[in-house]
Amino acid sequence: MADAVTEADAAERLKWLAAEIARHDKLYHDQDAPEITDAEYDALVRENRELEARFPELVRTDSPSKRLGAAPTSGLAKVRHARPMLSLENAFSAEEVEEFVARVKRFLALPPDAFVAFTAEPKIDGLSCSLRYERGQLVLGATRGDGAVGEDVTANVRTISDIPQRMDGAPDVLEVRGEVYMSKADFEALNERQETAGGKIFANPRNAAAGSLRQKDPTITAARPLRFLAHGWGELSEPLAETQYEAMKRIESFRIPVADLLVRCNSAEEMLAHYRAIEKARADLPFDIDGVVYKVDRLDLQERLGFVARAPRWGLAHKFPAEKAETTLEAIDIQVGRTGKLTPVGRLTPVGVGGVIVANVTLHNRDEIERLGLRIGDRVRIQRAGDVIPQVVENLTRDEPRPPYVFPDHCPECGSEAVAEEGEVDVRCTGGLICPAQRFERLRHFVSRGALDIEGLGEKSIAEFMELGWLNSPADIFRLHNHREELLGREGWKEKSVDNLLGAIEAKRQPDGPRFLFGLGIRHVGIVTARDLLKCFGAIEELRRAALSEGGEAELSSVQGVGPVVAEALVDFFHEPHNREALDDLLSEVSPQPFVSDAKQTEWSGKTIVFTGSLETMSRDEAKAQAERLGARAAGSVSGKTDLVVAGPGAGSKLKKAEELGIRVVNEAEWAKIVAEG
DNA sequence: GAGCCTCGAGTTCC
DNA sequence: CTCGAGGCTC
Repeated sequence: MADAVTEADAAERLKWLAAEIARHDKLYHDQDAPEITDAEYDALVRENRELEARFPELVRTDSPSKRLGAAPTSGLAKVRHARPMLSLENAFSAEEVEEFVARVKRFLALPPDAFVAFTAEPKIDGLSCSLRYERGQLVLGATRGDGAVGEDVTANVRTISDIPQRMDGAPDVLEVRGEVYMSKADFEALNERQETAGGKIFANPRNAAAGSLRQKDPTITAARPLRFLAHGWGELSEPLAETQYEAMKRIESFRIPVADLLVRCNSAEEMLAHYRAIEKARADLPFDIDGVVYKVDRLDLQERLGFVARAPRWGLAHKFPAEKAETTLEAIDIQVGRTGKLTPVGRLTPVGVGGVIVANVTLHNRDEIERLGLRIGDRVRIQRAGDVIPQVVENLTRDEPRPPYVFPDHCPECGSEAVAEEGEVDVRCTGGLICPAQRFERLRHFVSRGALDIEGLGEKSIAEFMELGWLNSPADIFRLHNHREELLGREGWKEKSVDNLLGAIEAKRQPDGPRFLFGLGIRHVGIVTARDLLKCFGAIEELRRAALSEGGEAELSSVQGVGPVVAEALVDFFHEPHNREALDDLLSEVSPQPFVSDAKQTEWSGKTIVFTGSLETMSRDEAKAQAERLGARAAGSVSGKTDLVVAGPGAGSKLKKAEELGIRVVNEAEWAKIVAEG
């Protein structure tokens, strides 16, 4: 490439990277004392990979990429997306589409008859992929993963002929996002080839595409007929256009395929008409699609609309009705979760639905079984909700006189009484930690990915160690090294796997505070609430002090998102003697990190803003979203805690109160200026 | 008190 | 992904 980096520079840098990455590997794995964050480490690995991609002749024999690729358990390398890869909200009916259009207009403070254009295009059933081009060169291909972190499939996407290695006239940084898929015809042909070769037969084109893209060996991917279709973009060094439609045409001009059926619509009616047209064409399309995607066309409006949680307000996926199938309910089993909840699971005569064979289906709870009038032996109609989780839609044999299914009133695992609390649907085992299933599930939760994330301590190992009496409470995990010799004598545990496991455990002696709190498994405290609690209290000890103090519930309830129910659950947890002992025991083994906020602090972080009177250029929701983007919070009423009041025409009592309290008051124009500066 | 929205908990198949 | 429940707003 014709830029400043010479080959000599690159060779020098690669040498340094190899040594540096090796040093950090050692610090992390052997000495458990990383000097840099995971993100910084990832950046080194990525720089190494990008340099190697540009100077393939300089790849070193001791290259970190070779070692990383060769690591037996690691699979594909992880990459953090520069911009998160979000999903879209789903709709299943014309009403929901109309509501979406109305909601967009409401948010933008436009009248219902206002003119807002949308794009509409088929939603390909493949797997999302992000392609990063820097100065026209393809430097990274990544799968969606969980939206924030995906897998590096650069070497594999380079083998896809739809994807250019280089392009002219593109922005310096361009991340194209789209779907990697396999056409129906190519899928059939591939399966025929696989069959004659005695290889794996794929259930559907989607799985075939996923299996082909996530290969460690790119030569296998190269032999698979993968295709690509762009539907959007991630990071950009400059805007592509002023509208979605033109931006997609621009991407097409870089020789990246874009859907033929991408159109601009001027109303909900036109969107629905296009949906019906695509639905009609569906069977004749060369690839599988599962719906139609709508996006607000004007990009300035997209920006104003922003995001809710994990989906943009400006987009919608209008899904085709789920495929359904009929089968027989052979049995109902009861599973016991970590909270003691008894969940009935239906065992089915295996049946194909939407390209996979379904044999199990969750029945949720006692009420659901009653609502459907389910009995063992019934014929049922099932579907895969959102094309993923199977569910029973209908019972086809309601009239036969067989005895109804009786939901157990005792825990099938420990025999304790199982009851539903007043006003609750769920039936729970009252055995607590007496119940082996609950003990097991709580340990599983403690080490799970969202909590401590101890790799290699899976379901099977936990069960094995519990059986041996080595593992009863979370603290015991950190004492497993005392059983090292005995473990080495057991089947399936060789030196290497034992060291990997004990190493993974040792690496979590200083766990992230919120993950640790989440891992304790307190009712109603998930990862978000755990983070909010520690943001307020800093350390677990402080939280415990608050929960045990006089009027603790009130102090806890002051935390955002914590009300009486969550506060009571916390107070109960810390009052229960067994929990206190288990926590002290655990804290003697590990030191959770105090909370550090990852959000950058700004002038408005944590401030409270009240909007009053009418707003003319935006809706209240938009104003609220703007406040949140600044790191502030929009509240409904003025109090001593209010930091700013934005008053429009017609403001009354709130404005008066703000003036009495001496709170800063601005008008809408001044607010817009604050937002622009932030 | 109703009607959002967010969060927690449970789950399937590959 | 879905469901119910909890919290917050109007």
